[in-house]
Amino acid sequence: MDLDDIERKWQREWADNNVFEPEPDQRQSYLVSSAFPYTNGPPHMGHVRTYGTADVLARYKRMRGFNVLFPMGYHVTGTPVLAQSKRIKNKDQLLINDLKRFRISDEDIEKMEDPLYLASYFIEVFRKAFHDLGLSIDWRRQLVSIDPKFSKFIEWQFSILNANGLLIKGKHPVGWCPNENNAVGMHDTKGDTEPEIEEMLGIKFQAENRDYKIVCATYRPETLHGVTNIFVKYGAQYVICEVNGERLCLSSSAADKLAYQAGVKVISEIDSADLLNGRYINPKTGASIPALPGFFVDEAFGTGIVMSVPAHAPFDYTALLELGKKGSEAAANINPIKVIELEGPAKGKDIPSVAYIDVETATGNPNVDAIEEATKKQYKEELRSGVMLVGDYKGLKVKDARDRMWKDLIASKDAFAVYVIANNATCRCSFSVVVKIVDDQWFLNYGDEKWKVKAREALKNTRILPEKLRPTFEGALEWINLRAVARAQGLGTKFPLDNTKIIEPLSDSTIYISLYTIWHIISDVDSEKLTHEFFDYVYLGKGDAEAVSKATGIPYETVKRSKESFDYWYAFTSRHSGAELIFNHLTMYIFNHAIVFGSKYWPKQIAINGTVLSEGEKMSKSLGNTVDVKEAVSRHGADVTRFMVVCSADLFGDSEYNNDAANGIKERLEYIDSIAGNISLYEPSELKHIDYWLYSKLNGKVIAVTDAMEKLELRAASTSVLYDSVIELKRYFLRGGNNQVVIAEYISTLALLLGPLVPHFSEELWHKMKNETFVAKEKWPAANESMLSSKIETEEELVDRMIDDSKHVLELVRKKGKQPQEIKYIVASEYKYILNNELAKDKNAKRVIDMIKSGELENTYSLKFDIQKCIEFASSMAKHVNIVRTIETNPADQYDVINDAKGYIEKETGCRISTELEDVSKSSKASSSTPLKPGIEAI
RNA sequence: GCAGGGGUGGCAGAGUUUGGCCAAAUGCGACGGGCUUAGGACCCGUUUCCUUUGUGGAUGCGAGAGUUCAAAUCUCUCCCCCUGCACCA
Repeated sequence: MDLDDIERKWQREWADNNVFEPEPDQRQSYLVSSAFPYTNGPPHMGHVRTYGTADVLARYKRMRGFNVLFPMGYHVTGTPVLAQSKRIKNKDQLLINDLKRFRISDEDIEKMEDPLYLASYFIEVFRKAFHDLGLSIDWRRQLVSIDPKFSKFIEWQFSILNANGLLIKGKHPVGWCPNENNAVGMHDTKGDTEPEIEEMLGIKFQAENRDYKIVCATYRPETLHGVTNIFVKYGAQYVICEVNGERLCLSSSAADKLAYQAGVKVISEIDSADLLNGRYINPKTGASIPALPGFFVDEAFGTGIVMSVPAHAPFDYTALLELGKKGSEAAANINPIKVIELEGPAKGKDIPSVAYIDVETATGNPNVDAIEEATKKQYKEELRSGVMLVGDYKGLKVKDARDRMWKDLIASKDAFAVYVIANNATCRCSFSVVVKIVDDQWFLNYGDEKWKVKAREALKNTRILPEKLRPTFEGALEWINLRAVARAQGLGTKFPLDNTKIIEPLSDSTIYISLYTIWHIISDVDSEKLTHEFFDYVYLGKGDAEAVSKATGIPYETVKRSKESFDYWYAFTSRHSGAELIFNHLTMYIFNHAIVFGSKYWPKQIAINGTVLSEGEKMSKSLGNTVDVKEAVSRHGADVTRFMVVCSADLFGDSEYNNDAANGIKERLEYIDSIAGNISLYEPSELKHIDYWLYSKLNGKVIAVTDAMEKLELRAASTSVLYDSVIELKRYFLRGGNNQVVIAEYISTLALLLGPLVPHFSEELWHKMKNETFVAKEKWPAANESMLSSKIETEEELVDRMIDDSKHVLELVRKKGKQPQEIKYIVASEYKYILNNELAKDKNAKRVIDMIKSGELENTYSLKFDIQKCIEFASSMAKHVNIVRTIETNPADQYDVINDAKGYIEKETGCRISTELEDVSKSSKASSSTPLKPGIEAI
């Protein structure tokens, strides 16, 4: 079986027969789409996961009789493509080596200095990969997000957003490079780290007898009552500067950074020694406190000045101990002020921070890591369990007190917000990222209540797969507020209200899916003709086709067909992506649909898939365990790769890419294929027990797989359809199954069930079974419920259990030196079955024993019972009454089943076997027989 | 911190909605055996402990407590892990 040949063959057949190029018809439409990929590099396994999942659904729904459209587009707007080209231009060796690893020629790499070339190069790589994976895409509708027609559409969308008053202007903190003077996102930093912006509070302390205030940056204003002193960095440069008409003191480097957040004018320099000589007034308590040198103070972080709360901050306490040891009288005189009572080890302690640090070793040569650890622990516990002991918010929880204090201090102008980069993000140009307040930023106002109401409504009517993610969606919907929508740089559509800006690239891709419905229809239309009137008509039904045609110059037929196509395809959509898009794209997808379209065209279904691991590890460049899609397909084939990545985990679970898994899949496909190839070795014959068993299994499988596919529980589906099938087929043959009709039906049905999962293989298998249609267009199999039999399946389990038990018995007998040649099975008497089923009814042994004694049992079943034996048996079963279940079979059937499986049992045990009924047996094991567990005597 | 999702055997991962064939599917791994010149593949067995002419017992599903005849499954408390927290695609 050459998987490569098979795959190429069927891809050709599908294309030649336009199998995946649907047009509106009488059937129910079903539009499956995945968030289009960002093409600044080649595809990876995560792409296979998302697009493969969408393809499985598309193929399944097609077989269920829906008219399915699966389109594809590419996203290239924004800065990543530009950043990538720039890095190539700068001969960034790291990136160039990466590209070379993908066998991209030097010539092409050089051409990639042009961002458009880079984008189109990878678009082609993606297209080829998706084709080779056999995705059932309608390639006529392929679109790119920088197409002029795409831009016309986005302009139209923004005109609607603007008309609804959702575009507003305001201030906003962003990561900023002071060297390059532009906003810095993740792909602009070394190591691709997202600059983490945190808000601190800068609290002003008036310097006694001076004309300035010092500014302490803190995360914990609620501890202000516990401040005992100020810490500055000894030897660092400080400055006095004018900020909003006020003279403030902070470190020189902090002043540089703050200049990006407020007007800062440096007046004079001041030495740290000067600061240490002063005293300062706590704005809340009015206390006069000294300044001391703190070993841990970083003059470049925050304001370079720290307020000291030794009772609640391990660093502060350690620093005081340290100074005291060195003979600082001022430090030795300071008494920590406890302002919070908390649970945990510090409960009841006068100085809570002592509970978190090792006082003996903390001083001398302070272990910064250990203090860091202690700080985290104490902060956490105080936040969780702390209660304020003093101040305005006495009795309040720390969290609430903090929030209020924060607001109070800002309101009374005793403090202001200081933004810091918490994770030391560094621009690729090697300058540290700072926080800049942009004050003419355009936002899309997702906080608008009217809009949120619509979005909630839309979400409520959307099916989320898996359903357990709904709370996450609900959270995201409430949380999303202002979103900066225009950027200074990047590819994309110009922002209509400010032509110097570009629409931010997540905002230009929220409702573009609707474009797929008309893209091939408007392919010849000049983008300039795509006016608001056109989109108003096609998407909103405003006006009429004739007028629109006249106004725009677009042919009447094109206008009309566009509208019909949209109406048809957009009535049902299923959207697919990874979980990382829930908080941005998918939420915006819901919001934008809710405001732009009528509710008929709102989202219907959103499916979220998990990620792909390699040997249990996340795939990442730094680990060097990423897998190139092209390479995976050439090594394992498209079907195996898809199956492994898409179907070996449930929708939201992580799937695993590795060679063992691939081989396991391939072997099973080959096994199924070999059965199909040998079908002529079998002949039709009368149906036997094992034939009925296989039918029962097959029909049960159809039900189970259908159920799983409806919920996109692909692991469950694939386990049943591939792994279990192989086990069932092997058992069937082992048990002497050889009926050509049964085998053929089983394999043919399997071919159909495998259609969505391993499409190429299933076509091949289907045709091997003498079918001439495409599985891709075939009808999904329906279960024949009359062929389901739990009785027959139970009986087969019985046979296996008998064999297991027999082997065990044989082993024990052989240990005793005997060499048994024969096994005698004794089928339990009918009264045991009856008692079992009586007990199964209500698990009440007493009732059953009463029935026996009273004779009610005999009456009910019109049988003569041996009362003594019945009571014995019922009592023995009473011990396990909780696991007793109803048995559908009876002694006569069991007798037949054992005889039917005679050859199989003899082969497995290596012994001759015989069967007799307990009632006539003289065997010593006769009485130990129970229903489903015949007595076994090895002779 | 806030929000969401989780913690099951050597590993991965079912089972939890609807408590009871659950010592717990399935796959992988490991060990022993068969087959083979050998390896691979394949087949059989073992893989918590004890017991044994079998179908028995103990312990057990993050920790602890509770409800119940019966708990991986229900309730409460705690611990731990993962993801997101924004202008970045």
